Amino acid sequence: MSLRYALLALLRVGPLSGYDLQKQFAQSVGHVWHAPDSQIYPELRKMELDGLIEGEEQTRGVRGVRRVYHVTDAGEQAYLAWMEAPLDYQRVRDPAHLRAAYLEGASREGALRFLNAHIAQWEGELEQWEGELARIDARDNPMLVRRLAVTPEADRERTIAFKRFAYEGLVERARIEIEWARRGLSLVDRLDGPAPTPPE
Amino acid sequence: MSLRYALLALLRVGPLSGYDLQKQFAQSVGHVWHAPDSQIYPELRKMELDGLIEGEEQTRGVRGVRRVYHVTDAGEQAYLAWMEAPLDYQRVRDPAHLRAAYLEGASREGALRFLNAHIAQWEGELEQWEGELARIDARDNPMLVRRLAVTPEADRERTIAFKRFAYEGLVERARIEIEWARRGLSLVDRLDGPAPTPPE
DNA sequence: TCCCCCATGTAAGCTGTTACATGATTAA
DNA sequence: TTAATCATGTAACAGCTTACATGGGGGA
Repeated sequence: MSLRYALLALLRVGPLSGYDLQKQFAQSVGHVWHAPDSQIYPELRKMELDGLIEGEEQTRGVRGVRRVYHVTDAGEQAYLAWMEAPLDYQRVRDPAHLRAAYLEGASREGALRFLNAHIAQWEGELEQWEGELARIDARDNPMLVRRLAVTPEADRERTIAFKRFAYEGLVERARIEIEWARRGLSLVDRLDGPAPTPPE
Repeated sequence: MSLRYALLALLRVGPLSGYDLQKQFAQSVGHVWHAPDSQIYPELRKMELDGLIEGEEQTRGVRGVRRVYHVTDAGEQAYLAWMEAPLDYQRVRDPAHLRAAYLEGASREGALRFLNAHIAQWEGELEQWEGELARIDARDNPMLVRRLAVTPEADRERTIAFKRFAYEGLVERARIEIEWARRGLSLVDRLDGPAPTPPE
């Protein structure tokens, strides 16, 4: 159910078409909640049915059409209610730690491949999130700029502070995943002797 | 697809009925990969159809029946192949950091509730994982003891070491989540003034 | 005229959740 | 005899993935 609130968070800033929304999504809230366009378009339709948003058809050229959505009062209230409500935490389902817990079943090479892939995976995420932190500080994200433009001066610090806070948490998480996997590499070396071809 | 490998990891130690498996699951691999029994029983049936395991019907009392499963050669090979194969990482979908990033939309009370619930959530996980770490060190987990009993002496250190490694990672993760949320509490205090009723 | 971007979806399938359903055995 | 535990499921639904499908607009 988080997807619709992620979409509302963006739409609250101002009306957007499904396409624009999906583009903005990828470079803002998509950093914490991924969704492909094949999920976004139907969800927007459902949200409209539920009265959270309304879409207006706009013509584009001669025969092109696009739907521009805006948040209704009911949508605004649903968003604020979600913000006050407890989150439902998913039960843990962590493939990397599952594999790590039974890594004695892998060959030394398999273990090293796994750990290096884990490092690469989280270095990728880290780069994304550090980039976003830098863009927050530089006020260099289009959605954030639009949001700040419609935010009363008194609330801007708050808005920025929470955004920084969220991304700082993500960055720290990526860092400990990387450190953990590096310790795993050392562990494999200790248990099985050093690798013949050291990983770059 | 991880569930079947989690189940294979347990069954490889020795044959178990669906019921026993499900009980052992909850206190071992279930710490990293949750699954309810309503998912385990059908999955076992599917794994049998796929030839990874075989079940034998045993009578229990006069008319009771239970199926005891063991891993086939094909199952063993599928498990080892999975251990060597790259993991597929799920795209990020993190409700807590999603909410944190837009926490300016919450009231001060809502923000505090969210952060305190986050702390409580991860303290619960932390307790589980620290408990499991202690049980690993004390050789006090039934499945681990059975596993070590069928593991050649030379591989026991490896088995223990990887299990510790996995749970250490989980413990660290829980700790930084808690620290992060505590910093969030301070941030709310700084932005909105201290809470009238400080959280216990 | 061709290609890239704009624009919006559908369909099949898998995984997981929640709730419900059923009956047997065993110990108090 | 009653309750706990053993034992095994089914059904409906939600959410997400992957692949496929279609066509218009605008610039080189």
